Amino acid sequence: MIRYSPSEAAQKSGFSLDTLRYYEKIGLLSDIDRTSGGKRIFSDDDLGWLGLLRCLRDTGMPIAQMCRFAELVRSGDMTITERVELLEEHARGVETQLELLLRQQQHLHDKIAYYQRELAARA
Amino acid sequence: MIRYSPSEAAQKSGFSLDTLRYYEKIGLLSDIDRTSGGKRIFSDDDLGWLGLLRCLRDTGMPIAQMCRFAELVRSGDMTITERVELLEEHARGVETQLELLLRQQQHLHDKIAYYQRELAARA
DNA sequence: CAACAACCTGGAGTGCGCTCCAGGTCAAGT
DNA sequence: ACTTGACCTGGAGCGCACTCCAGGTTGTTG
Repeated sequence: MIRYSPSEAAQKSGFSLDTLRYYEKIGLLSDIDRTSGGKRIFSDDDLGWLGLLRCLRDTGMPIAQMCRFAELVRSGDMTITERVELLEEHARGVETQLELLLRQQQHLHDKIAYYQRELAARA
Repeated sequence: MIRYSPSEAAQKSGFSLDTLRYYEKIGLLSDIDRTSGGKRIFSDDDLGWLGLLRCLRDTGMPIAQMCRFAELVRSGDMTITERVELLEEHARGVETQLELLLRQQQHLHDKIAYYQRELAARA
């Protein structure tokens, strides 16, 4: 069982030390081990969970909804159906987001092409 | 030349009335026509510009950078090369963003599939 | 065992992008 | 003329997700 220091966990998860502490404070991270002196020690499981949090944040889930999800996970196996519902709902949002982003990417490329035609006409 | 009221412009651009006023205040919108009584009147050109602003916002460009871009547009045709550079730089960011989003979408689907296998195993 | 970096806590502060408000003006309908 | 709703201005306030800080503790290294 590999153990990671806070800064290793930060580096591997992409969250800052302050963000990790903040996530613990608001309940996104629970049962993080401590040394006798009170310093946090992260396990592989913790890193996996951080990876999921990273995924949810990167896909635009608000912190409040992540807290609801974390709460479900803490509440045990009886909540798996609810977790799936929450994640599927979120996945639909991600799909919409992706469609918008692709559409606007096209818009952006069109605008660039338009400017480049302007430049070509001028040369 | 069709003219639009502020609320029509808001509705067609997807920005709120307050946001339109805010954008004018910070220089993202300039030379918006007014009635003698001081009310704004938006033209088709304005709507087109708002569409571009919408595109840049939706793809995550910060307001400050949009202001720089708007400034270039105001400064005339000599700045087209710079505009292209700015937009291409942004387009690279969008590409990166898209790759991340797709990767995390996969992660999300994997997690959902994992939970669904859990549920199936339980049934 | 001394020094030093990494870590701890609670709480205040920050940056962004709006959003809301008070108090007034304008213009179309009756 | 009067009501009503859309609009105006300047400026304050808000929600989010961190980020920073002061002041103190820990634990590894030479």
